[in-house]
Amino acid sequence: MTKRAISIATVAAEAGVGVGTVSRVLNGSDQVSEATLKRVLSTIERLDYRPLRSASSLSKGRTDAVGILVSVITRPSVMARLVGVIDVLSDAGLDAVVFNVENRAQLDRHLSSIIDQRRVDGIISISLRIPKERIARIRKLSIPLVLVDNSLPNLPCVYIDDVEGGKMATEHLLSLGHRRIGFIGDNARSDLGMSASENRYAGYLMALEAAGIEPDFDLVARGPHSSEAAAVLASALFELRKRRPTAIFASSDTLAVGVIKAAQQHRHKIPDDLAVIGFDNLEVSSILDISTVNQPLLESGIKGASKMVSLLNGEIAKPHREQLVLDVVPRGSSLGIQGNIPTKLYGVVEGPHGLQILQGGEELVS
Amino acid sequence: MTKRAISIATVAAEAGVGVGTVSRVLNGSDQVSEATLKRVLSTIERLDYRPLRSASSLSKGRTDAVGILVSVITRPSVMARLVGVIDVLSDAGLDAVVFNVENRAQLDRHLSSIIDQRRVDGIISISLRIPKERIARIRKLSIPLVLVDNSLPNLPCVYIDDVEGGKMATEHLLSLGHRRIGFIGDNARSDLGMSASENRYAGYLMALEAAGIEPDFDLVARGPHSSEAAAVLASALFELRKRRPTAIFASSDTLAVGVIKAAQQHRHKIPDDLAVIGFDNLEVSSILDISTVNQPLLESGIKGASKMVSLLNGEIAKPHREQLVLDVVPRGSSLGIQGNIPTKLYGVVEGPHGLQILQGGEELVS
DNA sequence: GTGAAAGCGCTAACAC
DNA sequence: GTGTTAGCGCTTTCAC
Repeated sequence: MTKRAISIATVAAEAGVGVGTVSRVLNGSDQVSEATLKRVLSTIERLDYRPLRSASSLSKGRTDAVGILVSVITRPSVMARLVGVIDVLSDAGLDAVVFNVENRAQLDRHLSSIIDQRRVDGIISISLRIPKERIARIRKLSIPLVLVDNSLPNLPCVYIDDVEGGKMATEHLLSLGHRRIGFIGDNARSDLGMSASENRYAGYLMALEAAGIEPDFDLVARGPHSSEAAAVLASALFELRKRRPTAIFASSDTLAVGVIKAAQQHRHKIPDDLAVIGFDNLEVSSILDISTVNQPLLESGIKGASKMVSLLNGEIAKPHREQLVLDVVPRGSSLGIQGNIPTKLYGVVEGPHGLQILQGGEELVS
Repeated sequence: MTKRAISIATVAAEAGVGVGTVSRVLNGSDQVSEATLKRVLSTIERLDYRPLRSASSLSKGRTDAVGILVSVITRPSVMARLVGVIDVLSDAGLDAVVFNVENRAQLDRHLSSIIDQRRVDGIISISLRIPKERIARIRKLSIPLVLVDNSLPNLPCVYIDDVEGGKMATEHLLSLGHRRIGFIGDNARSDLGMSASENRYAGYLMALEAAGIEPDFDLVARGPHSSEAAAVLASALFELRKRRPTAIFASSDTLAVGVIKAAQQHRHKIPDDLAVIGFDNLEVSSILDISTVNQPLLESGIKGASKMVSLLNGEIAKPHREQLVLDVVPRGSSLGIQGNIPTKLYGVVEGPHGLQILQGGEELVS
């Protein structure tokens, strides 16, 4: 219809007011009389006018967008954090610009473009270590930076104590009487600073030492972060025969799934022949009845993003640095109590075409 | 240091040229002499200048960002598509602005802000049906729109034939001699237009009919999209005793996991007492040896985003509408052949501190 | 309260 | 080739 898109000027003209007034209305200023407010509002409505983001960004000097750097986004734990972040930002009216980082080159490239083009007002880093020199630069430009699942002095962050978590997991197995405890973890990814697995390994060693057990590096294995790889590694450990571990601490639930699968194929009974504990408390560990260390994944994203929102509002992030609590969730894979499916949460009813569980409560409300 | 941020004018002044020239350099115009190019470039370098996104956006009339509407982002299948989309956009220098949609209200809200504030140049919708009136509006504003895992006439999209997929899965079970085949799927989410599960159900019915089998609605159950819910529903089906299904088609692998868990708890041997097939071919189905229908998830994201890139370049999306192929992946949960862990892909070596699978090939290269 | 006008930092059309 | 200038659409003084 109209060749030229309608702008604030159009609205001002139509409403018979100045552009300043329209702008005030748009930004919810109280410096506008009841009457003009109404008139402008109805004109906006009638013309179906919406302000252009980039114009107001330029003028205001901010983008109302936050950049999110995510390490290997496909990992369920990372995903859960991301969801928390996105939801909070969304509610705050901020755009979530997501960057997937799978290697150091990508990290550098994305950081450059984000920082230098000032396309976002703030940066949230998930499970990623930002290189020192970048941090310095970000600081100099005074761009808010929040770390989720990572911690650095003087920087707002939400994190857990992976060392402690690894210790807790190992102590759980020790408390069950195990002495030959294996560890299966991720390859070190120093390029991305994903140190969770190695930190949990450190906790594993500490727990062993505290129990007076000499660590046996033949029981330690690392590989890519996949169930398949973990299964292969577990199988390799089983080859030790008599010297094989009676329990395995897998540094994540994804790995634990592979370990359990491998045990089944080798006809090792869980947990009698092999006890297993994972880490993260993913949905899969609950359904497969895998003992694990629970960490608040979604919450970490929510808290991290909340800090960002505060910072962008010129406030100070309340708890500047926040450590979330961990707790061991003992299940069948170590205790041997066959965990039942939590039917209590669900009410099965007769639906129009078969049985049905209606959503609500724990689930989405449609 | 400098109170005023450095702008293109600063650079121009410092380099002793006009802003136009600097702009040309920035945008890689060939209308610049070798000498000036060098001078401007070095000035930019020296001043550490980077153009401001929002300013160029306003001027150019585009944002170089793409909005991605994602239905219930946590679902692994959705995630995989999203990763494909983000990676392609990233490579094309486009920002990926992600919106998580969990209900109709959110869908409306996000669509409004995206469309009306023109904060993005294009929209990619993943596993989501955009309401008719919105489509009309998007069309009128001539904002490129690409559908991933969804299809609508006259719109560029990447999709699969879920009905056919459901048929294939059911036929697989029929070919194994099963006659009492159950179906476990998602609750209909007409608000978000997530019709995959219902379409697969339609295929299930078609396959039964083609085999001359009267559908038994007692063998059909629906619930929230979680393993737990599926386990509860499967347990309910087992209560039918003699009339219980000998095979179950779960409309996704996530549900299939729950079904298998429930079967194990009821001491039903897989696949002798109960055969199971899922859908999606997620990693979990491979490790748990679950038969499934493979669909190219990552690829759907890649292809969808590629179409968007084409559209934004003023080209026409090559295959306007693209249907991806499905194929049944028979595994132990229906065939009963104990699938082995694919060790061939991995080489276990002695690492510095225990065994190790080095990454590469199928895995990330660090 | 409200209008007018001066930017925000960049691009692009136009002169030279 | 290169400089100049007029916008892009909004926000924000600053008068009135």
